[in-house]
Amino acid sequence: MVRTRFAPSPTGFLHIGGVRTALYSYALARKHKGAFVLRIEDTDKKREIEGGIKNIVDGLKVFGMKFDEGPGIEGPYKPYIQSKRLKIYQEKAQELIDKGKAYYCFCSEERLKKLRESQQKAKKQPKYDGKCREIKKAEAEKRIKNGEKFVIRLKVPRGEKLILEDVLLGKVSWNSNDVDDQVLLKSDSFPTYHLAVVVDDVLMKISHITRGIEWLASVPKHILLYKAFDYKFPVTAHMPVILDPDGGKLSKRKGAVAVNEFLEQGYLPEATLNFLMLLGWAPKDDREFFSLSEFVKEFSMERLNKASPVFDRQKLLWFNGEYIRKLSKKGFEVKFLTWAKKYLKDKKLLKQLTDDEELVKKLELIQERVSVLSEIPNQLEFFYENMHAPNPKEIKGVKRYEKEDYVKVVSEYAEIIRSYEEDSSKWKHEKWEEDIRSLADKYSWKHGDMFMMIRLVICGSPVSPPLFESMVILGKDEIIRRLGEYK
RNA sequence: GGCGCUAUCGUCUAACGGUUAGGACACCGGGUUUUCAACCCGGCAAUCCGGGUUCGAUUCCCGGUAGCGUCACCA
Repeated sequence: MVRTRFAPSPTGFLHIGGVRTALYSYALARKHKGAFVLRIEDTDKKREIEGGIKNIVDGLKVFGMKFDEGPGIEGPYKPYIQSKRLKIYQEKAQELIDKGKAYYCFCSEERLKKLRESQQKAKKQPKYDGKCREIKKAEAEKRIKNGEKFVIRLKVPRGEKLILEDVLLGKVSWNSNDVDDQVLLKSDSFPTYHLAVVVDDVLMKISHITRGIEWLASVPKHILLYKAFDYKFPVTAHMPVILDPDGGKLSKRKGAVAVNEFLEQGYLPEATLNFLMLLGWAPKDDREFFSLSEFVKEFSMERLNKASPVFDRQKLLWFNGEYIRKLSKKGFEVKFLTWAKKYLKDKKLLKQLTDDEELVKKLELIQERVSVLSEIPNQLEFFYENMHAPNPKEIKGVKRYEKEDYVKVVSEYAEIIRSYEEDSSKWKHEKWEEDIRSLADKYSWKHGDMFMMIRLVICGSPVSPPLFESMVILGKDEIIRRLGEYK
């Protein structure tokens, strides 16, 4: 039975890199009809933030990754929140003491700090010096009874070779002499990550682990713990970290890193997920588009890449545009409205959008012109407001004509439109186009410039959806009003 | 600094000893066009360096270099 897990800390918003890690774990479990469990690693209460668990649960949900066991979906190995499992860790720590695999340590944090500093000064690896390693158990217990503060440390054997067979990295080995006597149980009797993660993975029968390579260095400690608990070490794949375009870890300064930020910017979860799939994994062929369920079918750990990928926002943007273009008209409207209700700050525009029965028609005009949903309000705004037309003198092409011509030409075009009845044979694109071209000829304008001039007045921008389609939606009265208001 | 991981176009990647080193994004050029997009066609562009092994190395081995990770009573 394949059992995988995603085990984040509730210390902030769900990180985009976390989504990728979760994705691979999820896919592995689904592919083998196993279980995907969500476990919350909150043994450091200082770093926890309010709503942290909700952020994680909601984040997974947005991407459609359902977990089989976890907070809210209790399974056979509950609870799935580490802070509710403290007793278990304490018992396991005791078990390690009894087996001689761990020992009590009474060194003060102050002493450890000094030790570390002197080691660093001497250019040696900072490492616990083993002062309490040989204290007899009976004596230690006596000191504890007397109220002395203590921690429990892993008793790392000397001169042992520790080997990991990672599916991704292959054989990785360490000499145990380089491994520190890691604290397992803190003086406040909370477990450290290392104890908690191994105890839980053992108890929850986790068979496969995909996680960030930043954990690779702690693997030797975990190997020792698995041995001590006499449990088979799981299959692991240590994933490279996602890099920022100019090196280093993906960082906040360069743009969004949290999933809520991507959502706010109008990225579709499916597109984001698709982009993430290909960041460190490639299918057998050149295929690029995968839904989550298609990905599950194709996924295999062996095809994961070992090198650190760079997070290319351009490509994410492209993916998102592709996904938007693939949406049905109705689907596009639903996505947009859902987004707008949650994130659009301009409440007046929001009301106009939600009340608009013709919204689908307008959206249709811009569907292939946007890459993220947040671009939409700007592009639709002119339908609801007569935007101030930019100065033609600043627009390429039309700038070559005289100021008086601008007004004259616009008012003449207004007269033409005024003479037509809506729904008449003249109320159509072909006719309008003909009109504009002959108007251009009359004033010796380039045709394109005349289209641009009218566009500026009607749409308030040199960049807009198709002019005539927009005019049809605006209607005769509004067109005339806008042309008339131009001076 | 110790330990460890990695290394193909600018970026994501394919190739599992024999290819004109393939695809995608970006970029550049052309077409379409009333703007911007979208779309179509074309182009630029890579095996980090040095040694081996081999008839033959992007591919296997060693060394160098560079990048990254990690060295907490944080995860």
